[in-house]
Amino acid sequence: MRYWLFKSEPGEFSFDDLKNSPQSTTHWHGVRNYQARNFLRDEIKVGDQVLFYHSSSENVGVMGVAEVVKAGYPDATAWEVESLYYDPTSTPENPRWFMVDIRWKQAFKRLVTLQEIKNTPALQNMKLVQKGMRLSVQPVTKEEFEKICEMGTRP
DNA sequence: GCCAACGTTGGC
DNA sequence: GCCAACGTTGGC
Repeated sequence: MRYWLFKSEPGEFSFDDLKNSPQSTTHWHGVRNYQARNFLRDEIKVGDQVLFYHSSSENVGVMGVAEVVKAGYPDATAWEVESLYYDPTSTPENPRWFMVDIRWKQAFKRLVTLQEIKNTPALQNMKLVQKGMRLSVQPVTKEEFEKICEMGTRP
């Protein structure tokens, strides 16, 4: 089992939006970055655990945990002309972009803030806090995952 | 809203 | 293949 961090702007799609979705599950569509695409297509598997991160908002940090319930498959929004994520270079025969399905699993008792992560020695190597790192889908280690869960579930 | 740091595009 | 211009991300 592997561990990941997914970023979302809560104004677009929040952790609560995930919880309130049908079956608390959603297609993680719209990722248009090749590095992230490769993770979605090749490496993220059913059962993998996901830290759900809110970016670009007043409260930046990890909200809780989701679980992968379907591994990589083509992102159909790429060939929907009316979609925000339309990309004419992706076709059903030769899809360029991929997505996975994730299901809401557990809300932390409190937000684990970006600032707090930056201030935690054990989390200094997280991709999230590396200078210039903007990947919206990124791997985290088991140790990092467990540390953040511990921080989020303790008062 | 600002802006630094990236990633992508496209002319050459 | 280089690189300038442009668009995007995301913290602040």
